[in-house]
Amino acid sequence: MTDNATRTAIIDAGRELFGERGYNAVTIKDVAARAGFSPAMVMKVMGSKAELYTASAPPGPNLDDSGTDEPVGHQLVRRIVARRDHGEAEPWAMVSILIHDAPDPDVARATFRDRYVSRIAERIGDGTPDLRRTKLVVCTLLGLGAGARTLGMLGPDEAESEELIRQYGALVQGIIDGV
Amino acid sequence: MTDNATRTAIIDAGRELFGERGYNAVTIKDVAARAGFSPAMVMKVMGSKAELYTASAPPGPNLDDSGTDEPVGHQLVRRIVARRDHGEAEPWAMVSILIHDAPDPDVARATFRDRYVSRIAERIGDGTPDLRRTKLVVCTLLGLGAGARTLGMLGPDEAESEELIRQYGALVQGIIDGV
DNA sequence: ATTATCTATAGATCTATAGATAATGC
DNA sequence: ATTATCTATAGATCTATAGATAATGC
Repeated sequence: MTDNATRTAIIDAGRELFGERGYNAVTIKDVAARAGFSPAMVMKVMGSKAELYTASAPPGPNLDDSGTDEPVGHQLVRRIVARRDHGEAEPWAMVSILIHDAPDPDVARATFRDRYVSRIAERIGDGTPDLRRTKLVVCTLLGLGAGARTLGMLGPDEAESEELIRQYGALVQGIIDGV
Repeated sequence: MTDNATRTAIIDAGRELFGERGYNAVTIKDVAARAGFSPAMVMKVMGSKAELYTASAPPGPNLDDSGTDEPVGHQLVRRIVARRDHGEAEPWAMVSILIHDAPDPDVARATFRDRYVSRIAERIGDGTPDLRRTKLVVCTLLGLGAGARTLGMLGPDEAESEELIRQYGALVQGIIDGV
């Protein structure tokens, strides 16, 4: 059996790189370099690039609501705007790319759907069987991620943070409150 | 000079294939096969794969409003839902993928932004200098495309068409009307 | 002895190009 | 003669594997 620390380092490197660039744009060589091993080591430990990808799937959105009385809709938007302001990678913008680019898109789709939908449902307290409101909220957040980051609309220069949070947050909160 | 019909056939094939699969997943061989020529012919006529891609950029959303008194927001959503119901490709879902996968993402981003933003601005009659409402509308439509098609939420089985148009359409129309 | 890791490379795939051949116009 | 198109292939890149070497534990 291979070293567990090695395995973890490789998966962490994979998660970072895949999460920024998708599947095909990242090579085994890239992951190996970031993890500090040879490409052969990555292959030996993970078996194949596809298995590395599966093991490197992102954990889903962080929805910790520590000490704020802000409505959930605004909180969700605030996180996205904060990442924009700090130039950090935007998971909501990468979801589509990670699914489309995956070695098995059907599997990736199901993984993301389950992860994102269930977490948001729990967060907004959606108890309906069809989770309609949750799905609509996920759509609007995917849209904000794609629009603000992938398309580069609503940059920090053109859309002031608090104003954007207020406006788009109200939209998301409207869905949560049942339109 | 090469035959113009040949060039058109190649670009049409490119537009179809890139529009379904993005840049990297489509090979010159694929485009050549669909257009009915050899790969070498495609290269000779277009120069490079990147130039073919640029020439194959999709035209942007069709926003023809022939004879309906439905609000614009609902119309925009209706088109997306109709494509879902007919199993057609969804341009709004491909935008992110086409940008991310492009040989020059910055150029692709600017192209898409200009095309989509200006058309929607015109359609919804947004005359404000920052086009804030337009950008928010684009976000929500990108989100619906990604959510319904790339993530496979809101399939025809789980979200009835008219109900979805009513609900998400109202959301989009709310932005147009100024929240 | 066994485990961890590396070097070297086979085999597949893809873009791009060189050079040959077929079709067309004068 | 020129234009349109093809065959063949060079060169680059990538995953995956085979086999060698270095480190570790007994």
